[in-house]
Amino acid sequence: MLQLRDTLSGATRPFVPLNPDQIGIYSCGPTIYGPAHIGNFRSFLFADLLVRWLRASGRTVRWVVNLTDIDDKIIRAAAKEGVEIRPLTDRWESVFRSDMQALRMTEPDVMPRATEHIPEQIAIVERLLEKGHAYKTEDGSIFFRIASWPSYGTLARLDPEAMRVGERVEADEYSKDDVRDFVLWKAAKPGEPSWEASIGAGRPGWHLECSAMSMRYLGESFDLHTGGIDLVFPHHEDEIAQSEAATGKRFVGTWLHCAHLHVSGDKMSKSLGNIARVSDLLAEGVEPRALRLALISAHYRTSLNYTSDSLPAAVAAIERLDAFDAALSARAARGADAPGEVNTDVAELATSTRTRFAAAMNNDLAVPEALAALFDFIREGNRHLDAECSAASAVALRETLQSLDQTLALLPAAVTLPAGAEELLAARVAARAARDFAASDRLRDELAALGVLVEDSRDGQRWRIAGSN
RNA sequence: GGCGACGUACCCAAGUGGUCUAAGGGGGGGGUCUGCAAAACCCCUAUUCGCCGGUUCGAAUCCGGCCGUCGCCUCCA
Repeated sequence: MLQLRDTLSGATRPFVPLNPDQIGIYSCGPTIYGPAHIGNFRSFLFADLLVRWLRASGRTVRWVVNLTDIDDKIIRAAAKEGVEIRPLTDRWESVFRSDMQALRMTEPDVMPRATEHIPEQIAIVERLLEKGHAYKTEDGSIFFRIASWPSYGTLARLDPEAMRVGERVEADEYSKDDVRDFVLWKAAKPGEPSWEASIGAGRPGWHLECSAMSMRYLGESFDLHTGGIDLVFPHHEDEIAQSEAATGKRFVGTWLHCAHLHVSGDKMSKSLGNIARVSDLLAEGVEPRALRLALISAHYRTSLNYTSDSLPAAVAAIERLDAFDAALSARAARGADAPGEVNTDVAELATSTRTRFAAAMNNDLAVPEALAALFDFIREGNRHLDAECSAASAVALRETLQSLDQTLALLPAAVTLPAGAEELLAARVAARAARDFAASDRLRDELAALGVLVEDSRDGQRWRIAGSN
């Protein structure tokens, strides 16, 4: 039974879906005005792991990740570059999608854009106005009235009465009834995009889009909502207020928040100049699977310290995984004609590993423990290979490895050999049969130059692809 | 000022009352196997969990104090 820690209640409790036939998950996605950094992806990959684990557990999931394509930062970025907003957001959406794919993030079922869901957002504002939870100011902006929503502050554990009044109040917010009220709809201003609407021309405030799009695709009440811990307040607090005030229903069953990633102990920030962007790292030739591993290796609720050692350590771990996978394949292939039986010990190892892995993931997604189960499995599996286990055993081990990998997504992709490698491998087999080691070594070097790592074992010559795939 | 989190080996990182003389990955040292290389396996690398007290038969785990780091209260994954 999956246990999850819910931010709102503060409790770790069994996850019971509203509708067992389809679990709805909404993850606050990126604002697409620039490249995503590894901290962003830490939280997206946390959601990916959640989705993968639920699906591996046999659940049907509908996963929605929004793209924020209208806000102050985007307007500013477009103005600065002298381009229209849409081409700018299109460009960064495609960068985001390619980062996503490289890091093996599951493709969300829906990736809605805020600007394509304006009517849904307007509808929420209309409902809030009707119910007296919202009001219009002199300039035409519309605010949510916090005083009308007594439970405001519950998620973030903030006392609304004690909330410090922000020193910086925007010019267009001077007429708010209460400085703590948040904007739902920003009145149209010259030089800014706006939409004509029954509630007056304007554009949506930031929080509104997530309420509108989550409810549009998942219903007025849905199971899981994820995001970085920094979104707890005000973003998610405001989402709850505006959604529940509009519908009168419980908005989200379980709130999940991912802790921050730090770089060598510091927060990533422009002033420190320590922002590691995913697309930059990939362009530098970083193995995407190693980056994925580095970003998922700590429990999602504790901060993760990313250092200069993180990637090399992850690369080494990935190579260990690859070598094991290649060795299992070689053993399975060598004995394909007469696979024999699965050893009792192997069968037991496979079962206990799956059990241990599942227990870890069910324990509020305890990925570090799940990875410990994986690497213990690799060591035990290698021992069986060293002890010349049957081909059937190798197949069983490989199936277990692949079943864990439905969730982890770290195994090498099915690979194709570079041009000419097939012939070189065959020539090397022949050279070794003739005990011509000089030729064998030369061919190994040639293959290495092509990116094909060759190793000799009792199962004969085996190979794997170096670097990224 | 208010609220909260964290401090575990050289690095990353689990564990939150006994199975801990503390998982797992990386790194380092030694060994086995091997034509060589690589991979793999074995052994070693924290009797100790920021510091000081307390509770308990028993604490890394609970309580108090102190030191340090970080987060939120304002845009942020």
